[in-house]
Amino acid sequence: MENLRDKKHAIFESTLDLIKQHGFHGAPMSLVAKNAGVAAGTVYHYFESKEQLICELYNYNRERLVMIINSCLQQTSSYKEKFFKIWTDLYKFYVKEPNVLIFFEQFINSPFNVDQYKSDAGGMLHDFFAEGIKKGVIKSVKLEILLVLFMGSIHSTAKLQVFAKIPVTNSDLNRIVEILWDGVTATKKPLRTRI
Amino acid sequence: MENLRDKKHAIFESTLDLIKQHGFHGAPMSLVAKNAGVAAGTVYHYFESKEQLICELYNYNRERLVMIINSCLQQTSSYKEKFFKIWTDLYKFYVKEPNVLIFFEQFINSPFNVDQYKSDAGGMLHDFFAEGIKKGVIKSVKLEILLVLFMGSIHSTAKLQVFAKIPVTNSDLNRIVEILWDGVTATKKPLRTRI
Amino acid sequence: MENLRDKKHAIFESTLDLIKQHGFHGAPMSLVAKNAGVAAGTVYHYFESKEQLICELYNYNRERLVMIINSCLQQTSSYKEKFFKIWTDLYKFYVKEPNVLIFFEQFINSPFNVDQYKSDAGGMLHDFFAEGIKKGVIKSVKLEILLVLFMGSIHSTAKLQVFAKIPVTNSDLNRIVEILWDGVTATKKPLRTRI
Amino acid sequence: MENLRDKKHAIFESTLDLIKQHGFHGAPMSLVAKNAGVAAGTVYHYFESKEQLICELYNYNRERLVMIINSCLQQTSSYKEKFFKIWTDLYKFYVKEPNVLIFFEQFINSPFNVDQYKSDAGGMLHDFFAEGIKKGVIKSVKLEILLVLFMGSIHSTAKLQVFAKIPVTNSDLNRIVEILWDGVTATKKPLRTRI
DNA sequence: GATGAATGAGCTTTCATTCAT
DNA sequence: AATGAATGAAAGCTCATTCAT
Repeated sequence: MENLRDKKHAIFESTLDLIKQHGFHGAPMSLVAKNAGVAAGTVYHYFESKEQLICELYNYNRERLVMIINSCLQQTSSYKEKFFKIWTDLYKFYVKEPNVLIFFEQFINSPFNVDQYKSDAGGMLHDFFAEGIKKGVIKSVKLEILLVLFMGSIHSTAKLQVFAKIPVTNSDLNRIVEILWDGVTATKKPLRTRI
Repeated sequence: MENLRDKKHAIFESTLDLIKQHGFHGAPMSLVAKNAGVAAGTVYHYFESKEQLICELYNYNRERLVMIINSCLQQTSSYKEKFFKIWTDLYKFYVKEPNVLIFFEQFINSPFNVDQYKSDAGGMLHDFFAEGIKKGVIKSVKLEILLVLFMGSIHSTAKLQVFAKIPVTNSDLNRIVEILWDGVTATKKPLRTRI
Repeated sequence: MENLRDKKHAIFESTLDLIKQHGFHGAPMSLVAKNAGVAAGTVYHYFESKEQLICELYNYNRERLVMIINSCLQQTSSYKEKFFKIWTDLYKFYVKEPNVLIFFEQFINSPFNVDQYKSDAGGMLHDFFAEGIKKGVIKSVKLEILLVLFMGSIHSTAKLQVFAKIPVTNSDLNRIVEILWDGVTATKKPLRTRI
Repeated sequence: MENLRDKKHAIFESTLDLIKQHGFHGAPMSLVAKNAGVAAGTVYHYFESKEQLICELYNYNRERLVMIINSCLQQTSSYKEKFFKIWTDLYKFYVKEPNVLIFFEQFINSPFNVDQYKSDAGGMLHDFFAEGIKKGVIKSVKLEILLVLFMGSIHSTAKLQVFAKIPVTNSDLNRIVEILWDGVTATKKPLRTRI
């Protein structure tokens, strides 16, 4: 049992690793296997096909995101604090595990992704934003739009940090989330003269 | 000369088409050629390799973005109006040519993309935001961050419209750009009580 | 001991079943095992290799044919009656157990069949025909030829019934054996005018 | 054009050869290609898949049989003479090209054979036997039965000659066809006493 | 320039067999 | 005796690229 988890996990890690290093094309099953320390055939004990391996890998990591969001939502803090914490924790996750970030980016735009655009992390963020709108904290915008702006900004920023090697400091992060927060909340700002 | 342009263009269109329909994997050179109405070998008269074809295709379309931005910048209008127009025009371009949108998404996370993360449309947006910050209109944030937030939101929204088939109305669009604008500009909002 | 027979038998039946359903290619050892309700490794306790399994299965079923023929030969009836009974009983056996029919057909033309063309059911039919010739009942033809004509017509007819779903009635059967009988016996027929 | 026929033909011959030597299992596409003097990929220019290669090969050779039968039928000779000539010419064909004989045997009992039991050579033999029955020359038996008996005896005899290395002389052949002819024609023989 | 048949390395997947438990 | 996870050679097939015409 322990072993099974281990092997599956090793295959998951191997796949993420190869995709990170050489892109989707650079992860042939033979390499996935070798990298995981198993034989080619062994992968097919755990996954019916490459497609299933990729899809399970996606679901597994989506689950990890869900858990992060869940843990944020269960804290006793203000709506705004939750908003900031979710954004920041997801960002930190991606930066800590760039493999996952790259994999997600690749997966979403791939023939493996059948459900084009269920890319949000479960329905929880959906509910979170719906609550915000009901409370009058968040602008009344289509939930899907809020979702993609929120997630998109996390991905974008993490990619900046991870790939472009542009260091994103904590204060940068705060600024970014503030931009987002200000954007989705600010409704009545003092009029400004024409710029 | 005319012929050359025609054939090259046909190959470009064929490639975009196939990538849109079947993803990056679904665009083998043989199909690209057939779809373009030329022989397989002919493609190699115009492009040294598949990699070069893809890269030229990317640069060609990046140029189209640059021209859109350029045309916006040359108008005599306020900074804010330019901000809105650039966002909206780029958005419209992607919605009108979803092939290009998909191709960009695929390209950025592909082994073809050597310059990981020069995804901005030339340096013009860079300058545009620098100008905004200098003027005091835009929050003082790293330019790269502003860029990815700006471009990311366009991509995200266009994908929503094109793939998820969630209709994005003009009023939705305005809201989204307002969110962005409010986010990157708002500096002194009336204090709000704890939410 | 009982157990051993049971397991072996289960494996035999499983193999026949799979070959019937999906042809020789559709009977991998893993499926043979699963279908027989045992583990993959277990099959290798009873049979050294797939080749041996197949060969033993062949011999086992050849033995069943031999028993049928034997039982026919031991009856006290005329030569002709025996001829008809052997043909009919073998035919009935194949129709009742199409698995075996298909298996035989596949086996004979397979790399497993080392002794290309010992396809007769033991030497008994050989002797039966030799006796018929000595008695002057059967035309003097090479024994091997009589054998393949006899067995071939049984196979052909059974395949017709089982696969082609062309119903073969009892009267059809009689006609067929009569054709064979008339063929191998008739020596002096009334002259017929040119047809 | 010439070339195309040549390559296709070479692949056909290579396939027949390998199947003859090592059975259906011993004809992997890689060997088929090498044996035909072409690259692995080349085979797939001429045939969409292994299945199609096999099926085309079958149809090609079935056509050869049809031509042999046709040429026999067009001769001005008695029904009986045609009956004998068809049998003998088909037999000679198989003996001359044992590759084809083996291939047919393998094909008929294989997952490639979708039309289980259209194994007769076109409808011509069908018509030939129907004519015989109408004329009153042939016993009134289901046409399918006549067909399988006729073709089956040819296959059986050819296999005997080719594989079992039992020499079948011309006089043997005559005897065999006579057996068949006597069987399917003889209707009123002088009663014989109990044997 | 243009063609498309030919190439062959490399891909995903299968399966007879082994062996630690 | 029995298990079934693990193996890895080999299968069918794809595709970027070349080259004689």
